[in-house]
Formats: sequence, C-alpha cells, structure tokens
Amino acid sequence: MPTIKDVASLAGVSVATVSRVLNDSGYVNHETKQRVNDAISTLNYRPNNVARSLFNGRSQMIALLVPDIMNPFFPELARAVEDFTKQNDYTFVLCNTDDDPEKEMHYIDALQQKSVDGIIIVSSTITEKELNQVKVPIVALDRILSSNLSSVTVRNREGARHAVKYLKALGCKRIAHICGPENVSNTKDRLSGYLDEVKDMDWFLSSYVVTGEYQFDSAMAATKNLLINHPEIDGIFVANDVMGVGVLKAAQELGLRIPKDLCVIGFDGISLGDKITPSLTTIKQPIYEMGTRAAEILIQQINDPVFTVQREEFEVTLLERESTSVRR
Amino acid sequence: MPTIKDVASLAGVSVATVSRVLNDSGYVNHETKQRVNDAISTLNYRPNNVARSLFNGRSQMIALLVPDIMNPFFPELARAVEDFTKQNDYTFVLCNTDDDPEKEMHYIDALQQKSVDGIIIVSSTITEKELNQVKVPIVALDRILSSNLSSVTVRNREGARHAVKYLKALGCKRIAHICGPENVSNTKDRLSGYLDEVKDMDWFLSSYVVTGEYQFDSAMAATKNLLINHPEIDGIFVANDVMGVGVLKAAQELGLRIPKDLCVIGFDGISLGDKITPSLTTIKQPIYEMGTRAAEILIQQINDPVFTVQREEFEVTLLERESTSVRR
DNA sequence: TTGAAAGCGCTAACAG
DNA sequence: CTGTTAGCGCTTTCAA
Repeated sequence: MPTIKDVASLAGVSVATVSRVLNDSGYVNHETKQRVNDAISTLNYRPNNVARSLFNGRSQMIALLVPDIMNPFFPELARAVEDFTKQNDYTFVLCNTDDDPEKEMHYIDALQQKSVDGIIIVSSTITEKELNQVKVPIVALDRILSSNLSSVTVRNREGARHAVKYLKALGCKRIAHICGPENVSNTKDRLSGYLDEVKDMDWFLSSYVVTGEYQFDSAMAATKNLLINHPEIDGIFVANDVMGVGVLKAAQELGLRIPKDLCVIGFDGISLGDKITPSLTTIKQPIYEMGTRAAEILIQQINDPVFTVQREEFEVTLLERESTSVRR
Repeated sequence: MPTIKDVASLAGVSVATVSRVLNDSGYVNHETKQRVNDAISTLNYRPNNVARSLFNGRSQMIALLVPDIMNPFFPELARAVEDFTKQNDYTFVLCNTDDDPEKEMHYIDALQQKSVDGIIIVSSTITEKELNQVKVPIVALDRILSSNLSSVTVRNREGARHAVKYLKALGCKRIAHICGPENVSNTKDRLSGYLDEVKDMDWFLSSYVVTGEYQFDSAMAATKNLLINHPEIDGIFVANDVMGVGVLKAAQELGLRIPKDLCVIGFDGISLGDKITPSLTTIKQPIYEMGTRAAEILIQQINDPVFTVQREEFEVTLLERESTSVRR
C-alpha cells in the first residue's frame, strides 16, 4: 500500500501539499495539483482512513445495532439506513445484538474504540447507565430508550386500536392478542391499544392475551394453545408480522379456514407478509422512511454538537390482505 | 476519553508500562500492574483501537459482503460468521452490496482503508481485476469467484440432481426448473444438475427452464407464465428457497393444489421454508456450518501469511416437507 | 504557494 | 522490571 510519502516524493512535493490536494484545502498551484493527482493515480494511492481517524477522531462510519437480523423487519430497516448513510459518505455497518445486553455493550465499546461517528440502535435491554457510556451521538429506532435520546418510532397504540377496530368491523366477536416481550416499549403500546378497544367488552378475558416473544416459533406454539383453549376466538391481532406468519401457520395446522373461521392482522408491514398464502393483513409502518429519518437525525447530531433531542413519530396505515379481506 | 498517558500519570508509570499490562507482554512487577489496573478502572480507560490499528496495520475487524440482505439466506449465513468471528475476538460487520459492482468495490475500498483484517464475500459480479485490488485475505462463500481464492460452497450439481430424481420418484412426469441469474456460478451448477436428469427425457423442452433471478417477484411472475403455457408441468425444481416461496404463491393463485397438482422443491434450506403453508421441500445446505467454516478459513489465512488456497465443498441433504410429501 | 514539524494514541525496540 | 523514543500515515499550524 503506498502512503502519502510515496505520492509526495513521486510528485516532488511535500506531504503537506499532497494532503492539501487530497482535502481540497488551502492554496495549491494548479500545476502542482496536476502533478500530485498524476502521482496519486499512477500509484493507485488511497488515503489510509485509520490515520485520518486517529488525527481527527472521526471515522466516517455509522453503525446500526439491531436485535435480530433474522427478523425481516430489520434487514428492511437496515437497507434504508444504509442507503441514506451511504449517500452522505459514511460507511455503514450492521451489527446484530440478539437483544443481549452483553453483546450490545460489546459492540458499543468496540465501535467507540474504532471512533465510530454515531450509532442507531434498536434495543430493549440497554439501560440508562450503559447509555451514559456512549460518548457518540446515538438515535433510538423503533423503540424508545430514554427521554433524553432522539428517537424514531410509530404511533403504536393508535395502530393497535386501528387493527382491533378493523377486526370488529369485519364482524369478529372474540378478539385475542399475541404480544411481544414485555420489556419492549412497543409491546406495551400495542397491548395498550388492544386493551383500549376490548377491555370493556363483556366477552373479554385476560387469557386472550398471550406472549409470542416476537418470534415465529413462540407465536405458533402460543397460538395453538390459545385456539385450543378458546375455540370461540375469531380474530387475532398480532403484535408483529413474523408472529403473524406463525399464527397463520398454527391456525392452518388446526384446520381453521382463514379468514372464514379466523381473521388475523399483524403489525409491521414487512414484505414477507405478502409472500405467503394467505397473505397477511397488517398495520404497516413506513419502514424505509423510518430508517432514513433516523439516519438523517443522527447525521444532523453528528454535525451539530448542540444537543437537541428529536422525537419523531410516524403514522401507520392499514394494509388489507387475504388474512382478513375475503371474509364472507 | 482518557488516553494511555492519563493512565500512566495516574499510576505514576510510563506509557510503555501501561501498554505492557494492556497487552500482557514483557515483564511487569505485580504491584505496578495492580496500580496500572486500578488507574485503568478508575478512569474507565479503553484503549483506542484506531491508534492500535495505525501502528500494527490490523483492526481486528472482519467483514462479510452479501448481495441481498433481504434474502433470509444471507442473514442466516451472517449469524454463523458473526458467531465465529466474535469468538475469535474480531469485530464483525455486515455489508450489503446488491450485487452491484460499484457498491462492492466501494465497500472493499472503504474497508481496506480501515485496515480490515479480512473479507468474506458472496458475489457474482466481482472480476479478477477487482480481486487484485484486494490486499487482505479474502474467502468466497456460496459462489466461486476465482481459482486462486479459497472458497466454501456446496455440491450444487449433485443437489440439483438429487432434487430432480426425487421429483421423478414421486411420479412427476414433466419437471421444470426456475433458475437464478445466469452469471452466478451456482445457477449454472444447479441448472446442469437439472439438465443431467432431464435432457434425455422425451418430454423435455428447453422452455421448461426459466429464470427467476433469485428473487421472489421474478420467480412468481415467471412461474405463472410457465404454468399457463405449460399446464402439463407437475413438478418444479427451484434454484433457491426465496423463489420457491414465489412458485408456491404463484401456483396457489392459479388454483393449483400443492402437492397434488404440482410438486415443488427448492434449494437452500432457509427457515422461511418451514414457516409457510404448505411448507417447502428443499435441498438443504448446512448454512451455519458454511458460514463458520468460511470464517475459520479466513482467520487461518489472516494468521498464516503462507498462501494456501482451500476449497471446501459441503454436502447437501433433502429436506422433505409439505410441498411434495403428502402427495396421494 | 509550499515545506517543516508537531502530534493524534499506541506499540516495540532499545537502554538502563 | 521500567522508561525513552521512534514511528504507524495523516492533517494542520506556523514560517518562509
């Protein structure tokens, strides 16, 4: 790998001059510039980013920490963040934390030791104390972590209410809810929205709420139990789409006809929902816009040291598909 | 952020000594070590990795470049690489290239400028010329890129033959193939395996092979066309599972009963195949083992400068599920 | 308009 | 056993 010195001696100038043309800073004679650029291309020189980072303390690198890379929601989110950060000349890296506080802190430490410029994080487990260890700008995505942290989320509670109202309008008489892990902020919000709509119904039972841990397998198992114990259930609001797919699978294995016997509505709007049969009706989040906005806020905070917490809450929309729509 | 100097002065020693305890190298008095460690913890000192990297030219970072993070195959692969690299004290980063040569080279450049220690790459588009730009150890995964590059792949041709033989054994009389993009090495191998088994059949038509570009949407569209033009088709071997899901969707939209009217078998063995109804029979790759092995080879090449190309080819297995098995 | 030199934080000789 | 010092490759004063 050639260094700036090699370029300098080939061009017959000092390293300072090379640095100037590299960064387009200060004065440099047009001809000299030419010579330097020639040297750069004949040597195929690339500035060493590590040295740059060491000097100015920044790395032009932004990281996204997600809890579960196998849930398609997060790759979709990652695409958005990647696109936006790339457009702004940052290197984007994606890290998977398993929602494990240790892995999370490990990544945060490692990234900071690499002078990462900023972090976008989807987390439920991180604590205020750990957050204080973070010296670089940080934005919470999808979940709210702390009141003094910028965040990008959606109107979870309203979305949940919308889902349940919709099931009612379809004629569902007994509506259950498969929720996420209880420590996740959006689990609580979506559950609240559900309860808003059903808690005063005469048919409501607290056993209509079961957890699926935001995982396919758990959701499938939980649904089978639920439907066996409560065959009267004719509608399920599921707190995310991956679990929604699990609910459909469980219902089909029990021989239920969707949506005739059971209506199912998810939450997220991942493309997987449209790939399966029957396709999954859902409350759609503007995933791409959310990722983009989080990246935008982060970059803004990186550039502007004045600390201003921004909280952005996106609207959600009902996306009607086969798991509810063809009911007759 | 405290530096090694701060630690040194707090502990009343030189930076060299601090460095020694940090790296556990050379002799250092037990008591001194204690003092240094105390200073480290009171300051909450973390060594600056950038400075380390600048000095020794390594970053303890390994990157995986994948063509499509939205295809669940790659997150599954990434999990494996992540786990293994992490166990070996590397920071793992995941980069999405879209199989776009420009994005690919952009990442490779950026990573090298960050002194990345090694790269695992899944690519179809990269050329020998670009490969020569890469100065760090590199391992090809899932696809073969060049004869002088280590690689981890599977027995694609044999797997494909196995798939087709299996369809025949089930009683399929007209078997089609949905293939991947033609520039991908495993597309060719899987196609060859298919042709091995069908090209001499009296029923075989070249129009039984159509491309699905390894994408859900393309595969779904291609399948509809295929089945409308060739209603006699009663079995399809699909070159990957994501397309397999698309084939099932297309067939169901056409009102075909699976597997009674049409048997479908995919290739990959991603967990998605088991989440849908009917679940997708497939030729299963040992995804986790492959990712692990690629990481292992890479780390070996990082540590051992002696250049030895390793080519590892894993066996595949038939995973029988509902898209073929309940045929009667 | 250009160059010399200091220093970003760390490690590894080399002395002592 | 410990300290001094020279860089790793780059950017940025400060002088010229």
